[in-house]
This record gives sequence, C-alpha cells and structure tokens, in this order.
Amino acid sequence: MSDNTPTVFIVDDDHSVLRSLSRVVRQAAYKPVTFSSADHFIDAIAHAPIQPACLLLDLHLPGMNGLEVQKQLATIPAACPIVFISGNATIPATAQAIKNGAVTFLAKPFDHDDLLKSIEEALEKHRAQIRELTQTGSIHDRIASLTEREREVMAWVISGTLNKQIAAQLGIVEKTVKVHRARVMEKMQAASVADLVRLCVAAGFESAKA
Amino acid sequence: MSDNTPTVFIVDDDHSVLRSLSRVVRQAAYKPVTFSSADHFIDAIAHAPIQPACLLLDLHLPGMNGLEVQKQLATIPAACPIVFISGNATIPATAQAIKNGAVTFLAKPFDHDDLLKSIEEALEKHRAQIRELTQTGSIHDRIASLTEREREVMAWVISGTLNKQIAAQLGIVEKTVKVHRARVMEKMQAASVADLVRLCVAAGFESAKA
DNA sequence: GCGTTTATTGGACCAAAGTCCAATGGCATG
DNA sequence: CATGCCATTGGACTTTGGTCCAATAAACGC
Repeated sequence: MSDNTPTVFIVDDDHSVLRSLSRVVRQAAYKPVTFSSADHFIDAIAHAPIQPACLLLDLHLPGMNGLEVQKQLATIPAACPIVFISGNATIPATAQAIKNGAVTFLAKPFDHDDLLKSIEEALEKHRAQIRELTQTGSIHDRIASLTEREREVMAWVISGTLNKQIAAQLGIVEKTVKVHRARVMEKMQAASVADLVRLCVAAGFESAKA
Repeated sequence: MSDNTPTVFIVDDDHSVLRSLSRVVRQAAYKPVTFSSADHFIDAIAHAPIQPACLLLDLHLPGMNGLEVQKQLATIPAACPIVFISGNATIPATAQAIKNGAVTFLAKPFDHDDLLKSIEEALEKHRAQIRELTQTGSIHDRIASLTEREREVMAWVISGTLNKQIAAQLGIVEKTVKVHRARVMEKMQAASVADLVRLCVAAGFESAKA
C-alpha cells in the first residue's frame, strides 16, 4: 500500500509554481502531492493515514489564508509541520506564522538547498511528533481502558492520598479503594506508585486534590 | 532601592529613536533604560538584579548583530524577553528571531499600541519566567541540601524500589534506608512518594535503575 | 431472561513503610 | 581534644498497602 517515502504536500494557487515545486521535491526522492486550494488539502489530509509528511504552503491563497490553514491544521493531533512560502510576505505575517509553529518561512526567490533543508527539518519534526503520539498514545490507551471510577481513584492515588482518605473522599470503604487501586496498577502497567506518577505526568493526567 | 516599576531596556544606535521610544515607554509608566550599543547593554544586565523587564532591540546594530545579542542573552537564565524592532528586516531574519524566542518583531513604522502590547506580553512572559526560576530554584536548593547518600537513596525511592531492595543495592540494612528515606522526605518537603516523584521530575532529577 | 461489566464490600493475612526510642563509629573543623 | 555532621544500626510498634479468598447488586446489551 504505502511505501515509506515521505510525502510533501504542496498548496499553491499558481499551477506553474506547483509544477516546479513538484519537480524539485520529486528529484529529492520525496513524493509530492499538490493542491490548488486549501480546502482540497484539508479535506484530503483529514482522512489520510498518519505518515511522515510536511506541507509547503503559500501564504497568499484565494479563499482561506495561509495562517488560517495553519490554525485549522493545529486542531489535528498528527498534523504535519508547515514550511511557508511567499513572494511578498509582511513581517507581522512571518512572525505570526513562526509563532504558530511553522518550521520556516521562505521568501521567493529561495535556494533549492534552503527548500530541501526546510523540508528535511519539517519531516524530522513530524517523525518525532508521530513517535511521541504513538508512544504516549499507548499511555492514553491505558488510561482510556480505565473505568470512570478507576480514573477517579488514580487521580487521588497519584496525589499521595492514603487509601483511607480516598475512601472518605469518595464515600466508600477503604477495601473498595484497594480493589480499584489494584486494577489501576494492572491496567496502567505500573509496577509502583512512582511509575504511575511518571506515567500520569507524561500523559498530562492531573492529580486530584481537595 | 528598586521599585516595582518594570524596566524596558532599549538598544538602538540612533539616538533620536532612543529618545522617542523612551518617551513612549515612560508615558506607559515603565522605566526606560537606553543603550546605544549592544555591548554596553550586555555589560549592564550581566550584573543587574533579577527584575521584570524586557528589551526593545534594533535588528541592525553596529558591531554586534541583533540576532547575536539574542544568542548572548539566551545564555543567561534570567534573561528578559526581546521585542525586535527594525525598519528594513528580511523575512529570514524575522523568522530566525521569532524561532529563537523573540516575543514580537515590529516593523517600522508601527503603532504605539502594538508596541505597548508587545512590551506587556514580554513583561508577562518574563514575570512567569522569574517565577519559574525562583520556584524550581528552591527545589534545586532542597536537593542540594541532601547528603550524597540521601540523594542516592532518593534516586532509588523514586524508581519505585522497595526499601529492602535499596538496602541490598547499597549494601546496607533496610533500617538505614528508612532513616535516609525519612530525611529525604523531610528535606524535600514531600508529603508522599508521589510528591517526591513530581518534585524530581520538575527538577530533572533522574531516578536510579540497575 | 441471561451473561458481562462495573462497583461495591467482607475477611484473613502478609509484607512494607513509617515512627518512636536509642546507640556507635568515622571524619572534619574549630 | 571537643563538637558536630554523617552514616550506620537495633528494637518495638503502628499504620498502610497489597493479595488471596469470596459475595452482592445495579446496569447494559443480546
């Protein structure tokens, strides 16, 4: 199905630009996929498989602005990094784009080397991003496998609260807390409370506190 | 000695710019401190007390470049955030400046409102930065107050190792581990192992593991 | 209705951790 | 040498956590 060749999405309203960028990208052994409008791109990647990729994006687009595309993309967890391209960009727009996480902002005309360097940087960033996602994703999966009650108990456990006190907080008996606690440790694959705390910190799971 | 009025450092080689920026800053109830060269500024802040501040920096300077000043500043832990100002900045320079952590990049001519908004943003960032420093600084202080042996024991404790096993690792008796452990909890001001783990994670203190 | 999941509790028991008490030897600094 | 800090250990005790056994009740889907 999908080989491991990184994909480089290219969005520009100028077809001649699409063609020339595609050629450069293809020569660098990447797989170019072009779109003449931002909407088409958004639609396409919404259902695409997660795979190392990056996006060459023109700041000036008919309809959706480049910065708006960036904002849209930011809502997708596995979204690929953006390399902005523009012929007549303003300083504020550049600053905003970088602030929002763009890898680079290339002003036309630019060197092929700069472009390829930016693409590689973006791809590397995306690879790390994907690793992160699938890694902590498994932690998230474990948390997701907990029942509501178990998550509740876990929140108290990682706050350092005693079983007896947790029981009082939840209005149940200490024995029940122990049962939940044991299930939490099992499902989270934590060998100790210390491990559990680290897992929760990594996953951004907040501890309870009255 | 020092009031709580935020300081706004201004570095520009054009004296008329320094004057006009100073006026604007002073009218906004900040305390402007001007420098006509980057070197003077670096020298000055090297020995300045930590206090909420920010830096209005011209990208084009004789001698040291604005980006170089930024790089220099980055080596100082409590360094203040930078608001870049330039009349004829390039896109790559802007991108680089923001990437390196600059708050904003203002292109001349700019609104006074934009300037003040940027200054306030930078000051708020610096205040948070200072809070962070003095906070985690105290955690480091606590770790520093531990004896070598206590640090060793702590590294094992936060790895979830049992007292008995820690004792075996260190070649001592379980009882001794308990004593060290109690001192660690006391000195670290941790009410529970969970707390201790979080403190160590925040301070970047690595856990032991055979 | 029946099976599954989930939450709840009971009892007994063991291991682990925390907390008092107190003591000894090494080592450095005044 | 005396003082203090540090690491070490012992004993006795309580509390807490973990682990077996087993049971009941509500909710949900097929």
